[in-house]
Amino acid sequence: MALPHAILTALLDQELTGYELAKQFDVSLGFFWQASHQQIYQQLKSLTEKAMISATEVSQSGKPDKKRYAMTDLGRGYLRDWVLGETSPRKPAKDDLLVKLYNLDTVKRAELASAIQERLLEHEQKLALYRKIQTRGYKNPETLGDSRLGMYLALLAGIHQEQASIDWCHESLEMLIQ
Amino acid sequence: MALPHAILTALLDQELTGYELAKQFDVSLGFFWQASHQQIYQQLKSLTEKAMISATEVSQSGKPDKKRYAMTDLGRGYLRDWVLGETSPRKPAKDDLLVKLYNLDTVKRAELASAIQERLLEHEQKLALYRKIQTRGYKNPETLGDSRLGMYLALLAGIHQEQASIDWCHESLEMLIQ
DNA sequence: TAATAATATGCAACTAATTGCATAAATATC
DNA sequence: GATATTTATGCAATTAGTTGCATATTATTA
Repeated sequence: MALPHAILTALLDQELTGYELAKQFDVSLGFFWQASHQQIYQQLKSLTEKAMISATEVSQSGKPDKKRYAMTDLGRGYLRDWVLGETSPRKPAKDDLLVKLYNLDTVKRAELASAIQERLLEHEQKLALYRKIQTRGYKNPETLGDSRLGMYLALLAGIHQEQASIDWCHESLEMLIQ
Repeated sequence: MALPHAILTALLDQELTGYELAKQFDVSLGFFWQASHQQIYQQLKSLTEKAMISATEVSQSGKPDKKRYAMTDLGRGYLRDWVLGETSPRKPAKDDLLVKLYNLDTVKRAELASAIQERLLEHEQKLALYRKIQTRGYKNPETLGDSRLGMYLALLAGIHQEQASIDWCHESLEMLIQ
């Protein structure tokens, strides 16, 4: 399970509140690891108890206090060990749509085709977003420093995956409709 | 959550025992939806209580009885409704390796490169398996009946995904090592 | 000015999934 | 003959993740 590691990773080079983390998880790192705000708050609590991170309460007038989290040395070491340790083989994403395809003989082809059509739009939007980030944020990929190169490679992974999904959608729609 | 639906799907055209189901989930459907045998036994119990499936005990001399599960009409209707209902947008697969890449500046490039190398092997093996299934089982994809066409399209999805992952691995390794 | 969204955190209850163990016979391998 | 693997199922405990709710202020939009 890598949620704690993903949270620690987000805290590597910046202190964040739970709320900010939850937003971070909607972009960037969140493209490859999703978590709801409840999960994040729960993990922050648990990581604090384990002394992997430390919280500084920032009192605000009126509003509830916010807690700013920073990684501790313990957390830094723990994260590093994890990075150097075994990487678990990637499990294929669980996908409703593929399970539904196995039921093709019980429904009309057009019905699954329209589900694929919807998927196609989602993937196209995701790809467009990734491309935008790529052209705006990474002008010279060959000369990136380590930190940004890592992010860039993750972004590239997203681009490849989305493009593959788009290609598959087109091919499938053709076979379903022909 | 589609595990019950995946199980029902596997029972669409054949009766199976929990053990056989668990094995099915290691091939075919299992490429797109993984579940451990404990999860499967638990779901079978729960689906039986909901009358979606029915169990026939097959007593065996010596060995513990096995239970052969078959879909009920209720289950068939339930599955069909699910297939026709909204398909949830695909969440990107949670991937340790991509989170680790964000830590590139804390470890040596070569260390993450070798993790990618391992991944590459896994994807190549998966792709080889899919290709084998494709050439052995689907000689004339254009003329497939509905039931097999659905499976074929799912297989195609797997092929596209694995190929994309392989391409990404090569590209990343080049950028990491150059 | 009223309604909505954004900021900011959290509890409680539930469902899903994993981990570890346990049983027990048949078959295959060394 | 001993050991390992396959067949076959399941409990119990724990961890992970979701859903629904609750609070309370500020900023924005209609």
